[in-house]
Amino acid sequence: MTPKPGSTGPRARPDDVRAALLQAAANLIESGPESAVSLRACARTAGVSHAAPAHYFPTRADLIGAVLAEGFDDLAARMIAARDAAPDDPFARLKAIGMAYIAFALSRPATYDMMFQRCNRDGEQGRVMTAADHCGGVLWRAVAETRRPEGVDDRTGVNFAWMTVHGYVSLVINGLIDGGAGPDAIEIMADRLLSLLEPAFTGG
Amino acid sequence: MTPKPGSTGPRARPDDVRAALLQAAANLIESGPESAVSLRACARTAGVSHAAPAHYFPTRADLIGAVLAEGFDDLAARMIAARDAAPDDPFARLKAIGMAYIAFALSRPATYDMMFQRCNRDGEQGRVMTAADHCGGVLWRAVAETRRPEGVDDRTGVNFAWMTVHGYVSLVINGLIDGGAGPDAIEIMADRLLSLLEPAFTGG
DNA sequence: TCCATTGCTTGACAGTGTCAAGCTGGATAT
DNA sequence: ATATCCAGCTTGACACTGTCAAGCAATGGA
Repeated sequence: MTPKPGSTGPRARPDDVRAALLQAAANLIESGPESAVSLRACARTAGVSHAAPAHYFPTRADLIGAVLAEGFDDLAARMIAARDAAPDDPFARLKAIGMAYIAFALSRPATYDMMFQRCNRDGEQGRVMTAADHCGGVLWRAVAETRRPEGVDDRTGVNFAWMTVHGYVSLVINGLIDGGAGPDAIEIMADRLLSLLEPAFTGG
Repeated sequence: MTPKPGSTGPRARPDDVRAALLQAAANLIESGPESAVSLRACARTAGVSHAAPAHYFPTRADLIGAVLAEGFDDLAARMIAARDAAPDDPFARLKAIGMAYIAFALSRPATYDMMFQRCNRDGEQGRVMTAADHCGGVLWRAVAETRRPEGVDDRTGVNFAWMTVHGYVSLVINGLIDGGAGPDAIEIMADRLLSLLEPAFTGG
């Protein structure tokens, strides 16, 4: 892939190395135990020496943080796409966002798990939190358009919606609840559970 | 604390060493970054050599797993105590369980976070999952006593209740949602959010 | 009194994150 | 065109980690 030291080919562009490191980390996260996601393993996968990552990411937490920030960006993009494709009804759009959120988490479970762990908020905190806030903003706008019962302000609505979908996928990913039997059981259960939210976002 | 090799005092009872290791690990989890919770740090804190833990826990994952299993046991005990102290009304008891659950998570946030991470399900999986199932059982019985709307069976009700409280504390612990200003804001918000569950557990 | 076993120790090994120093080839300056 | 520079990567080293192997020492039973 990337030319090795003895190679006669042109030197890899810096951005290629950086992107290769990010891709390697993202792949390692999803394809093995978290302990296998080491800087050196990423460097080996990317075809560079063990100290090369230090030129792009000051510390291991920064590399992991960059991957998780990209995860939040991906999540936000999927939420926006689902919202725009949904019928023009406030709760329908909110529910579409929730289903897209669940689909993202199930497609990259290990990444999702790490995105919501305090231990991954050490380095590169700013970038991760900014990306996470971006997701929160998409949700916030969708919630703000719904009509809600007395006493359920925007913040309460956002908290209720976010914690519900996050709680569901978090427990599913960790095997603590199951959606029942069948191939699409998880999605079917997700649909039923999101429907239970309806009273909180349509009353008033 | 524990007699060192050169000490003339009696040898520590084996169970004391085991308990000291568990306590050291539990303390380290709550008092620093997760990377600081190393077998050797636990051994140092417990006053034994770096290889002593191996006689009680085959691998690091087993020591961590034992702490997390104890965490689930503690959680179940608090849930049961809250349930038995609540008024004799199905939803009131369920809500009391939820508030106790939230209180536990906020009192041991780092431990709670690790209890719900797939990467901590490698070793000692049996013990952790058994303790987690115990918590699930307490919740299940409380949900089963409630009267719910058409189409909300026991499993759906358990999933909905658990994912709600778990999602809330998980996001709070990670700083992704806030309960508002004030000292008791988190508890007040928790109370409001749990009240939103009422239609799902009192209808019918 | 002797011995075997349990409980812990020391020592070693490969692997990790991070720092320091050195090489190298393309870009820049003269 | 030649000399210089320096970003980008390398090698090497250090302290630390989890885990294994071997050994010592005290305790309980014979």
